[in-house]
Amino acid sequence: MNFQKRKQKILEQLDRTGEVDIKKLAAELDISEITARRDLNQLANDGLLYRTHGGAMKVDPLAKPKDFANKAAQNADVKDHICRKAAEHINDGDIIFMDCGSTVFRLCQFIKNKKIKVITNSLPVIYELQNCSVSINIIGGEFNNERQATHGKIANEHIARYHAGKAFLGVDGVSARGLFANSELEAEITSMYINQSAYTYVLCDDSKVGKETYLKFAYIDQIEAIITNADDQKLACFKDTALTILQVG
Amino acid sequence: MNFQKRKQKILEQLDRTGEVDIKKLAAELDISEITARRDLNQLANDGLLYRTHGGAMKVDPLAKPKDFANKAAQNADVKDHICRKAAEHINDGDIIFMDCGSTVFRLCQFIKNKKIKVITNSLPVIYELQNCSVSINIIGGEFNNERQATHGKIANEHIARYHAGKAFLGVDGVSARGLFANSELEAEITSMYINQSAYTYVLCDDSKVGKETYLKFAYIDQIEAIITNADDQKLACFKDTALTILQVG
DNA sequence: TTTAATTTGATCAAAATTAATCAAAAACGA
DNA sequence: TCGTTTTTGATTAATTTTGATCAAATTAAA
Repeated sequence: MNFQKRKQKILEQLDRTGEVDIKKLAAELDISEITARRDLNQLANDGLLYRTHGGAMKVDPLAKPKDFANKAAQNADVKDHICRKAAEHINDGDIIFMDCGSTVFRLCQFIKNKKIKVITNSLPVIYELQNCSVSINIIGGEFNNERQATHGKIANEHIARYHAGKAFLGVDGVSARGLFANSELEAEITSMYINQSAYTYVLCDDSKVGKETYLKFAYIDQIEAIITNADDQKLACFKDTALTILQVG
Repeated sequence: MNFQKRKQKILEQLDRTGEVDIKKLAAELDISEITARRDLNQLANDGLLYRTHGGAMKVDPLAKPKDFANKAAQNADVKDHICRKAAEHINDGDIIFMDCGSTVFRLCQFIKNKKIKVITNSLPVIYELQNCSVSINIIGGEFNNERQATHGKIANEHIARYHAGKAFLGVDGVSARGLFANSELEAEITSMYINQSAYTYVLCDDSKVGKETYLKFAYIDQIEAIITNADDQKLACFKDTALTILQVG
């Protein structure tokens, strides 16, 4: 039984019972306690569970904050899968951009215990990451109530002052031809994030893959990776690109 | 049973019954009393409950937003009087700066129906003014959790990009010699507000008047008006200045 | 106010859990 | 096949958690 398989079983049990115990886990999976500990530590590091003395617990299932939460709650399962995978790519010490989409918002719950710096224009993200080990940098500018985020010239300039190792972005559509958005404000700020980050992850569910909507604002080779639940068929269009595709169940 | 699990159970019971008792808790959770005490102390330290002799009580849900709310609630009457007066000086079409003090925060409730633009570095102010006729501009920069606001170089630069007709600011002390603050970060951003506004109101209760604390960051003639509940005697020191004094009951 | 009872914090010791180090085993690529 | 890397397990030392004891502080009662 390898790590990936054990990981599956651990998360499964965690989902079922809410907690796991090192001793029992070691017995059930027929591994030593030290290995069980190592597994749990690694999963905790990825934000997939919360480590306790002698075991682990399910990660905080509280996602209540606002009417924003309504939109964020749509398709929550799929979004959580995508974000869980995204969280695996975030390590202590990272500086990351997070945009103001509802998918990216759900990434918060998985990174609360990481020692990272988050730069964002999303008010719900700020709210969610208060009082945890994440240090926050707020993109200033005119606040758009509908999107619960800042946008505009000053916001763009603000982003231009920073550089981050990774950016986690949502889009309204993505195809081999590029990235698409439903609004100019959104497109501009997303472009800025891409420009100012070394590695860009696009988070999107299968409904966005292959969709070419309103406004194209970036070429596909400007980003490095896509994290999605889309199937191989939908993703086939990217086979001639250099894109890293991270597929989740 | 580890701490995390006990924590869950304690908070659960607290939510149900409103209070817990050390002896009962120790018996129910099958732990020693000293451990129960330690648990309660830790949770109290995190602000999740209110410690009593022999047990704990549910924390007031109103106070949960954070200690900021507590501070804002201190002296609320006086602060409200001051802010009501301040609001009289704000008209539709105004563009105003609001800083991140607890006094200025209470100004929000009096300006919700005004058609104005507010530029602020205070997260509580932003929350409070969402979904009303006020349009908001957020000062970006590094977020300081204790002050619930952005500060620092980028925040200062951001303010420098804007001009406003009026600024409403809190201070830690004010005398004929100038304005005083308890922290450099605070002082810097307040200075920027003063520089970038045509007319500056300082809001302060009588305890701040005549107080010269830590750091002087501005001369008294850099501001135009003080709104305070201080009496004539305390305000006498300003009689040789050009200051407009707005006294409230 | 004084006294008695209770609660508390501090200190120490025991138990459990963990991290660190190293060696063995397995997987991998050439 | 061999050498390298990765994974795993055993041992040990360090850390964390817990409980017991006792003096100090707090509360309640007289």
